[in-house]
Amino acid sequence: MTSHHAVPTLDDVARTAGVSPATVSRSLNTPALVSRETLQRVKAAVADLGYTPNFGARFMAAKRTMTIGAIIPTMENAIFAKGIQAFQERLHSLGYTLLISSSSYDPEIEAEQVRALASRGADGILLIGYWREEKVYEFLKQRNIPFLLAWAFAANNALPAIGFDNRAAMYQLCDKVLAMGHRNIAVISGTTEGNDRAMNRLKGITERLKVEGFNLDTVPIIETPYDIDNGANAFEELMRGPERPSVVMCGNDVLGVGALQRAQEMGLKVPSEVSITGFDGIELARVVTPKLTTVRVPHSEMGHRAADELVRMVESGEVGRSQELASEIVVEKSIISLA
Amino acid sequence: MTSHHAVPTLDDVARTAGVSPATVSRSLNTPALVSRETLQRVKAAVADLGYTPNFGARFMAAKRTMTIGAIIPTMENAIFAKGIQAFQERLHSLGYTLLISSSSYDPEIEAEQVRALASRGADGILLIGYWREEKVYEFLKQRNIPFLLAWAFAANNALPAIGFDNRAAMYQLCDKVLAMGHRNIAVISGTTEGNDRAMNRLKGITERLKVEGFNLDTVPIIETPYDIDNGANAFEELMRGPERPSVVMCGNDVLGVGALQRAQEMGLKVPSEVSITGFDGIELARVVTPKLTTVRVPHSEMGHRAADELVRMVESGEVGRSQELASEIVVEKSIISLA
DNA sequence: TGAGTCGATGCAAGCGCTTTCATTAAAAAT
DNA sequence: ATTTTTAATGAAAGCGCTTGCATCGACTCA
Repeated sequence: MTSHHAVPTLDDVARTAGVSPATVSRSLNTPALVSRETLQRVKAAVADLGYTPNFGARFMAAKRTMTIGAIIPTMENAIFAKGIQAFQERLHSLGYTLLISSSSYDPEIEAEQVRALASRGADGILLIGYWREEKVYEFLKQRNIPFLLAWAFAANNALPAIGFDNRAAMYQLCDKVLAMGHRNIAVISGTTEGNDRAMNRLKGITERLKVEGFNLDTVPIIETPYDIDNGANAFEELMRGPERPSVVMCGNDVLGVGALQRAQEMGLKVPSEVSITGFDGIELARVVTPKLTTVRVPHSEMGHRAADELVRMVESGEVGRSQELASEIVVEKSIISLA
Repeated sequence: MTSHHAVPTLDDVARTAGVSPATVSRSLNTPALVSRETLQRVKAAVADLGYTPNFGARFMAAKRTMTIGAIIPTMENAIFAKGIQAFQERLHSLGYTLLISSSSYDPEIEAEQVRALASRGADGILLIGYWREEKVYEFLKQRNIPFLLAWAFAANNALPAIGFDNRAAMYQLCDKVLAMGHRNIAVISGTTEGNDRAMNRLKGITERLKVEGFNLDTVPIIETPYDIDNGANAFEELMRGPERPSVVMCGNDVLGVGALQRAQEMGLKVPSEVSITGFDGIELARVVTPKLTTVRVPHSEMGHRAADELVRMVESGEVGRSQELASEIVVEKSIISLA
């Protein structure tokens, strides 16, 4: 039915340019080895036919695809958006194409996506955080595919990672909260199972509280997936509990904004009646009223550095070097000092 | 240096299972054609070796990759997040892998990404909106790659699209604004160049105003890229203008939230001193105070339907069928009735 | 002027898979 | 008991590319 113009191949280009396929390949990949004049003719033929290389074939023959893969837990909220956008832009300027897929926070799906990207010849892969089944790491190593972790950094872990110390950052925020006189603290954490970032953030709080002499059993902690409505519901549950907290510390800004919203719906003044904190420093935290006290993470910086490092790994074959980025506590009107 | 376990191939599987490569291929792709017993042995060998098919090779031999590509203008704000997430989930349940890339609203980059996805064997491609250079459509058609447009729908355009009528939706919103007694209207539009959605939204407003007898030359309109800060700046500029508007209609929620924020910074009460409207109905619009009056778009529904339709096109080879989805005007506290 | 270089190109093997066609053994039909 | 059908498998070609090796003029150098 459809007029099926066959897809032009490298051989077609060779034929119309009057050279051998090898020369066409060289014109495309190592133009320095081809004479000026020949190059012209090949280019003309390429443009003429609308030729695009077949990456399947290229991958088979050369093992390189100029493609980097990234797997992020979700696209649904903006947590990763800014960083990934920066990652993509840098990659593009380095001549690589970024292919993204999302795992919906499901380790099985993530493992599947890793295989999918490997099967499709990704030269390198970006993953979020440390935790995943060992088999995934084994697979990557066996396949010799360079990978880099982001959005986390742990000094005691040898895997190459570019990110920040979630535990330490939250520890500091908690420090701040305590310094402001809060002693009645409740926590809304992201789901910690299979999520080392969420776990370390929670740990940052509990460790700090333990140092302060808190009995952790009495600290209300609710775990729930990152989602505005979940944050709202958890907040309400906490506020209906036996002892009303003076501050609710949330595992990220999405939960924090949810809490804030429900507070307003419940007629609770923030921060005079209850303080709320978040984590990540995404736009969401800036546009609500009052603005959310949070930990600002250098998303763009992280994306750029991750791109640079991953490409370096791919091109040099060297092992990845970890980099720790600083995060910054941003105190806004969503918290009040009781001191 | 690295112990370079060679990547297992289909031939390796065949050897350890004691069958021919052809049989392994059939076991993987058309298991019905293989005997029960053989299937077992092949499966065991696959698991044993940790075999993953090489999609490059598969693509060359079979022309199918079970991969769908999507190119979105940006990941940086959440406009496309929900829809794409839904698209991805549906695709996954249909057995396809989604590869996403983003064009930063640059037609050149988008064209490049289309080629990149085609080169990598995408079975089908999802694009946002109608407008792009003709050569892109020609390329897609020449290559015989099914494509579907989303986030827009125009009855008079034959290209397969699943989305909503941006012009009509904004026309209605404007209708509502007029019905509430506003006559001093200013507009903050997204960049219309190369963006038919932005253009049609703007057109929805101007057409409605023209019907009302407005002199369009006197209506203040600022065009700016979708970004909170741009929305804020544009708002300030409008409010400092000769005639202060009673309502500022924004091209999307991101701009609207920026406007809202700057209003608060300027000490202007919303809505009593100035009303603000958005478009899209993303979370951002719900979490600000007051909530943003906006046009709610069925993001998830759109993602699901787009996935279903694109897969149908890929598998049946049939031409795509367009679907128009309804959008809904959501009136919130960011607008006041002057009537 | 003949040997040695060098730049530009072509030849051909091979990357890992699918699929047509042929083959064989077993089951069904006569 | 013989022929026909059917089910299961294998052999081998070919998908579009890269790259090591060979070739071949045209130079350079003595």
